[in-house]
Amino acid sequence: MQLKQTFFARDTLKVARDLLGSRLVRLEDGKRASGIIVETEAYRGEDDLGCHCSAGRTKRTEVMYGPPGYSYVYFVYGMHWLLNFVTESEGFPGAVLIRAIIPDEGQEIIAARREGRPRSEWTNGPAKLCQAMGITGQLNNHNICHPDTSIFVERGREIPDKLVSTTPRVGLDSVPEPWKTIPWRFVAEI
DNA sequence: AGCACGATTAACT
DNA sequence: GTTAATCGTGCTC
Repeated sequence: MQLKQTFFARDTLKVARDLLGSRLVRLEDGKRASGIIVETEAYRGEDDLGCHCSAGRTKRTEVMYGPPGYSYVYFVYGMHWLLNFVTESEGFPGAVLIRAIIPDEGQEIIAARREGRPRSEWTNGPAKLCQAMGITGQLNNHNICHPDTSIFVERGREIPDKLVSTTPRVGLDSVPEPWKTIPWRFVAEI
């Protein structure tokens, strides 16, 4: 069943933790591709210097200040798209970056988009999974709790705490402490 | 109007 | 381990 807005309208860290084990679903041309989320990162508040919202409200970050349960898809390094889901209450910025999934339904669609790469590298990175699932800026600022959305999350398996580890977030080398090493990355060992 | 940089990846050495 | 690819964004001039 499709996760509701109330799921996302919580503390970003809890949402990031609870998204582990749930299913990211993409509908395209009536076909379904999906994967189980196994790695996430939390970005929360203007104080968080690793979060884009540390720049305050801008055209780009506006979606993170909006209602929870929306997609935030942005472009980096001139070639890659990254997928986030907006959290917290409207007015307070936060989002969870989806960093890795395990492909499940529609693997032939994913394989076609990741042609030539080994199966283990289809969706084991935030830009890789976006490529595999056909996620681009077109999907930015979509209400993923709406019944007709083409991208959403379904409740999946519960992951016990003993299978979840936390680490610093990736790629924040030039961000000052404590944000650089605060353990807001969540990984499920499945 | 211009510029430095980035929540990455793949293909190198 | 190193590096190029490539461009939107936000900041400075």
